[in-house]
Amino acid sequence: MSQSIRTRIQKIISDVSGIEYPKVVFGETDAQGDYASPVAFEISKREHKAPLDVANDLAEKIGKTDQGKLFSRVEAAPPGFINFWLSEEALKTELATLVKSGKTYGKGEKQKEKIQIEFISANPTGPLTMANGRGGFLGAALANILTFAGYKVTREYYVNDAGNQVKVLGASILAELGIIPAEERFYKGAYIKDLAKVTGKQKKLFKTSIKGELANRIGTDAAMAEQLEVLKMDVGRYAATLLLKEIKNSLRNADITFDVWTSEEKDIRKKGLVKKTLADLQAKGLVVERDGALWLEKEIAGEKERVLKKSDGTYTYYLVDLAYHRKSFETYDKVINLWGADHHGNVQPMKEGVKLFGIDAERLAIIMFQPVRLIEDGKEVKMSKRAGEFIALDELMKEVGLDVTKFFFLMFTPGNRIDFDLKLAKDDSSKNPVFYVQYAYVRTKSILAKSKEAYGKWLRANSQKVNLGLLNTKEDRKLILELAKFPDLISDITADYEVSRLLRHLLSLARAFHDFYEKERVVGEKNDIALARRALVGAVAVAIEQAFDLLGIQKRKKM
RNA sequence: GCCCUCGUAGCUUAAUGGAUAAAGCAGCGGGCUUCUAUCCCGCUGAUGAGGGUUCGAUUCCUUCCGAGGGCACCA
Repeated sequence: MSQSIRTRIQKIISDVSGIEYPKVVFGETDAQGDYASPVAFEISKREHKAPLDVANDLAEKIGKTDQGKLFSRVEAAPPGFINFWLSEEALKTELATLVKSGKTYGKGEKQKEKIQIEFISANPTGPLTMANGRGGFLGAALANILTFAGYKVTREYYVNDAGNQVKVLGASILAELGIIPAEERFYKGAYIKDLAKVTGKQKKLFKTSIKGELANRIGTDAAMAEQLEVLKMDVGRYAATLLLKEIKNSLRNADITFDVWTSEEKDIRKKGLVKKTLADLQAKGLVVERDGALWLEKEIAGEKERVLKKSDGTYTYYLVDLAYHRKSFETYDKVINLWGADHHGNVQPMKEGVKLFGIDAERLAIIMFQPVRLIEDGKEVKMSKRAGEFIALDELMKEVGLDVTKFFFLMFTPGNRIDFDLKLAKDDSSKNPVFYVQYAYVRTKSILAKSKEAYGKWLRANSQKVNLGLLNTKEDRKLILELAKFPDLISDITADYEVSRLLRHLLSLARAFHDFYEKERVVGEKNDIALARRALVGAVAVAIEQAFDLLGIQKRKKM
């Protein structure tokens, strides 16, 4: 496996400067070279020299060391950058590697590290929301990219199918059936009505002695009230299985897959992991009893004490989740969680929590993402699962299509809230960036087909004559440079989990290709040039396919 | 009140402390006898406000203003 161009440049700088990990970036304008490094600033600070002098010195040394092999020019530029221009030979060699590697270009070597990515994990108390979709697309793409980078990745969905919210779900349905009075905290919306219809017919759920008169006797008969609690739970569990089925169906529509489904009820609670976690904390002397509840004595997040076991004897979400995370770290070296921004308050406590068990908090990466707002007629459409006014992910995908939804959601960095204008997404679909990239792909395919017709025979007889060195126009060069960034991009995403980098890369690759398409031709050129260009176009097609595969976006054959 | 995230061009967004802040959309002006003009080229235009640290700040610190979210024996 050959090293990426950026890695090679870093190595060269490192050799002559002694800086271990010199920063190297892509040049943004022609004047900045193909690659550039600000490493001279770092050295000048340490050695109290002028940055430009240091840069000049380094540029000269690098030029001498390299002997024109990798670079055609290495120059210092004020205020102290070193700019690198790749030689034609280096570009040609890289393109040859690229063509030869095909889909393995940029693929990382097998790593020992096992990574768990836990995402979506929406409670089975309603359909998947747009926010779930954002986390879902992000998790799925990140899993693909990390796998491509060489890691052993497990995609996990943690199903909170126990605890209070399932009971609330059950109660919501009972209220809908008119058995108990409705409450503010209950789930509402069309899907609750649907569930009530189905659940009402499940006679076995109502086997307990509760009869029609129940509603009148609540609160007067303790035994009856207790049975009602059981009934809420039973109904809730039943509804949760139905909703989980629906969620799985939405995931199929969204083309998101999981390797492992962990059930809070079966895999965590029933296995005694919660009890054990509590006992272990008690053994460490970290638990204190107060007001009939058990509290974590150690200060978490610097301010608030956390309840572990409530005075009614049930466990808190925090304790259960801690038990779950502890289990994950038994198997995985690294755990990545994708959480909606509304859970940010749990980040510190969870990191502190795993530390209590001697787990390095660095092994737990929590990616927060801001919510998705739906805009219609310039106004926000309020979304709340409880109130039942929300656009489910399924509806959105149906309205604007999977690829557009996915591309749009992944294009933004997670820290930014997405305002999704439904009208714009539908009306101006041709302006959508995903079409821009798909169009570039369609054009590559078209060229490949047309040129096969025109040159197929000659190519079969003269394949060894394809001379990539003939590709030396500005557009050829720009396109090869774009393609060559891909391995570095993968390693950047592996480091910071910024999937949106790949989308932006796709857009600039598509741009470079459209430009190339406008200025250069394949069919109609002389045989040797046509075939060299055809190889380049083929490489672009493979690069787009690869990125689309990683993102789970369809490859369209026609526009 | 406390905590978190965010504030960049008319709009939507980029920029591990580095160069003249980068794109798309919208607007204006050009470009198809030729591999799909759903494309290409050019122009216009921005860091919420004030301090501070730094050779250098969109980035770090601080005050203020604004948006969203979180602050339960909910999950």
